[in-house]
Amino acid sequence: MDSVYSPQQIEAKWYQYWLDNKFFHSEPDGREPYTIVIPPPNVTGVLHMGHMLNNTIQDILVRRARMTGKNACWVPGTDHASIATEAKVVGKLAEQGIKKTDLTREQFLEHAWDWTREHGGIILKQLRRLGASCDWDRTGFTMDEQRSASVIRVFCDLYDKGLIYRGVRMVNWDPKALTALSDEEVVFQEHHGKLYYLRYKVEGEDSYAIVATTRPETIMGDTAMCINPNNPKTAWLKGKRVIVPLVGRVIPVIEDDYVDIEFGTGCLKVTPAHDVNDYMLGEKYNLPSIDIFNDNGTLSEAAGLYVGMDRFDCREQIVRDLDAAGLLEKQEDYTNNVGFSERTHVPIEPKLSMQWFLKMEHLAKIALDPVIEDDIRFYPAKYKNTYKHWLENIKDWCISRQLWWGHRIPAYYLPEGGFVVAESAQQALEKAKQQTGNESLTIEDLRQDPDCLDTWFSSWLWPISLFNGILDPGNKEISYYYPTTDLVTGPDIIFFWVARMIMAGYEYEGKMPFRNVYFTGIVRDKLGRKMSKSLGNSPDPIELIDKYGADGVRMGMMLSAPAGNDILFDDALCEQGRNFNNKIWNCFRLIKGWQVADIEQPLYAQLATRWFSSQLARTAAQMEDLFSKYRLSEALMAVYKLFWDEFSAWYLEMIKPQYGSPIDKTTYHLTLSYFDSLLKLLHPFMPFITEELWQNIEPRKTGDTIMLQQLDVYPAADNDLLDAVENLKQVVTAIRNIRQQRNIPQKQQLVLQVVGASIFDEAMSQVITKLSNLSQITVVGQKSANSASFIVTVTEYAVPLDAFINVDDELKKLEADLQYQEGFLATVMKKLANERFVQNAKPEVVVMERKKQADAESRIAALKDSIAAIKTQAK
RNA sequence: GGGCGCUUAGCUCAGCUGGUUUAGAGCGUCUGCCUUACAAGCAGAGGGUCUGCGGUUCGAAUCCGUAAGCGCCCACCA
Repeated sequence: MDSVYSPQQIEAKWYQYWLDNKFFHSEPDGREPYTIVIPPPNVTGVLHMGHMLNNTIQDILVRRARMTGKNACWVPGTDHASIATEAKVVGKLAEQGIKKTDLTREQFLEHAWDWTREHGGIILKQLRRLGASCDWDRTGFTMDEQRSASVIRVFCDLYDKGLIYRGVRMVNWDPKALTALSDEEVVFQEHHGKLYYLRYKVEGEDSYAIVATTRPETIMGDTAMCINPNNPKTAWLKGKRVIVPLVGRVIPVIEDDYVDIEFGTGCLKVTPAHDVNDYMLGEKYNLPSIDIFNDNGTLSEAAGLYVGMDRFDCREQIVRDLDAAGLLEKQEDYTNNVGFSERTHVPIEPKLSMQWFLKMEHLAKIALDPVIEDDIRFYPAKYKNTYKHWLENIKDWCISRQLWWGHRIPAYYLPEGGFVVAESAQQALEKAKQQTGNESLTIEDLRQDPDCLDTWFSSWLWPISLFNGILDPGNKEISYYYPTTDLVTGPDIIFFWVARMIMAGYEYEGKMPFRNVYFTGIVRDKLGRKMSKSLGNSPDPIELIDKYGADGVRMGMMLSAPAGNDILFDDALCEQGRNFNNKIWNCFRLIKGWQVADIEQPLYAQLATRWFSSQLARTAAQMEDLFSKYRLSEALMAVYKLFWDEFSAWYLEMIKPQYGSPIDKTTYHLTLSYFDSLLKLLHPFMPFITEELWQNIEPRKTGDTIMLQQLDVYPAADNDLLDAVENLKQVVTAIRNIRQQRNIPQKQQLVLQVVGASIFDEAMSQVITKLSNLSQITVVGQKSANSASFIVTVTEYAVPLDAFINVDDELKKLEADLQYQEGFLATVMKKLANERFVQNAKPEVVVMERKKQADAESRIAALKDSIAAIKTQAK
């Protein structure tokens, strides 16, 4: 075995082995199920660091669940990502000089499917490099047959329940993707623009009303001016009419206290077609609505002016023209929030249009309580607030998208007007005949709605549709795997996805979709910046795996990822992970390199094995507790320290045979069993190296795997023993420290004197002797002159030094120690001198303080003795 | 403009219902070691008074108030 662990071939080998043996596959059985559905990544996406974190966490949970006797099932899959994918396909076609409008729907979809087949599933392949133990046989896709049929059925069902309606509403329009968006798909960003002050001439007068606006290009859509009836400054405009600059249209001045008296000039231009608030004013006062924009954001015929010009070019031009016409009073810098499309990053245009909506009142109601009452638990819990606030202020969900890539809305329009909603054209025809009484209708007479459904309208069914719970309710799989156990996702999609899955879960299964939600943080670079392509600070996960090994990268991700906290990613973390792999590897080399003899187990090894078994029990219990709280990074740290500090640095040094000597059989086998236990505890975090070494501990049968081993059950830890060894370790450390400070070579054997009585039995003495390279330990009444002394708990120890002693240094150390102890005693005495403390504090607290006092006093006495002794010698 | 969260060693973070020796961990730093498992290592050490202020209490990093800084979410001020 090489002294450096090289993960490359080993990882590929075992992943294939796991696949070949179908270890990831799950079928319902008598065991308790443990289920996770993957947050489906974009089907044509590639793996980024966020996925790495998210999927590492899921794999850790799934592997741990398998090892605790559960029937673990992790279902992978991908999302069709309607807007994103369609945009990519449109872009690719554009490169070939093809416009979407040149193609029929069918032709376009063919291109889209080609694209999906070409790039689809790359990300799932990449997940295998990470070690993800997904049940690949169950891989789903939001647009595969089963999932599509589920979506359509749910649409029809909700329509029949009266929860889906169609209507003209003000929606968020994306002029680049040419579709409506839901409120959640709009991100507000600060925008540094200008506030323009425009002059509206008062009809029949030679005076002007000034309006402040950020969007002068919308004046062609103005159909009123609004003032606050209580504003004295604008009272002179009451009942008058004004003329829209350039346009020349005469519009009324209306009054509404919606207008903020303090803002701008107190006059508001009202453009009902292009502003949500203006729309409401328009409704209230029956104003005409002039839609001056085409779908792509250019000026429409209805604008009358600047027809065909882009909205932002138009803004610049109209400002120039207004200025030239003397109708621009002034302009000033202004910062406001502008809504952008989450996907295409262009400013959203509020637009009146006919869309499909899902009523939220009922669904929000059934989704709120389970989270508030902790039936579904959020980790961290702070997201409960966010969730509550959203549900309590929710608006209807715009579910239609003017796109082709997605699930087509199953609404069919009739020749004579009206429509029917049905799962298939055939069923639609039946309904249409019934509804119209016209038996001669044919399928060709029906025209299906051209729009698609929002991508999230399929994702929200994911935990149900993956087990076919919509099409085949109550089937064996949905009954077994649902509700799923844990959901691991980012807080950024708490509304898009998490909340809506909860709605669908209660609506269609009558039960929660998952019991726990683990919200991960955002992966940032070490300077705290978000990872982005433009900054170039986002490492390629696959390159990282090549460099550090999947186990190393997984550990790097987990070392600093408490639930919900952003992680500041640094290659150095992967390096730490890789180093740990190497440490494990070399421990194994050491143990397997020993010669084993059928000899009696030495006393020191008896102690060491008893002690380590307790140590193992204690850490395993800690880890169980940490896992139950989803504190995975702390669980990892616990086993990291157990392995590195307790097992490698202490235990192995304790039992290590002399060079050239064999180890006794008992200790050897116990050590291998501890190593085996450690590998199991480590396996969920580092699946590859643990499998490799587990397979080499002893000959294994074909089909054996650490993956399916159960965690060991340990007898309760012996706390007295653990404490005693902690004492022992302190003594060893103190002796090593004496060596270090005085430059005493390792090979030089020392004598340890225990002043008074020793608390160490023979076994412990052997261990101390071994670890500190002593020639002997003696119990003395009075320590030797010229010795370095130290105190552990209340026992004083001394190491005679002779030539190595430096009286001044020794004195300095003792005096510093004395000063500390006296300071400490003072704080204790202060408490004890306070009568109210002695009266009010719990008795055990007072007892403890008295113990502190006694201990400190005895240490102070010993220190004073030592100082006095040194001083007399020095004379 | 609301709401929430955070501020503990150089960095990243623990510290649950206030009292287990004048606060812990990992990494980094410093010192000494190429000691036949591992220099991707071994051994040892140093380093914070817990953002400021005020309060409650016998006792506060831990509870309350307040100020400042940072972050997140929500919101139609043109």
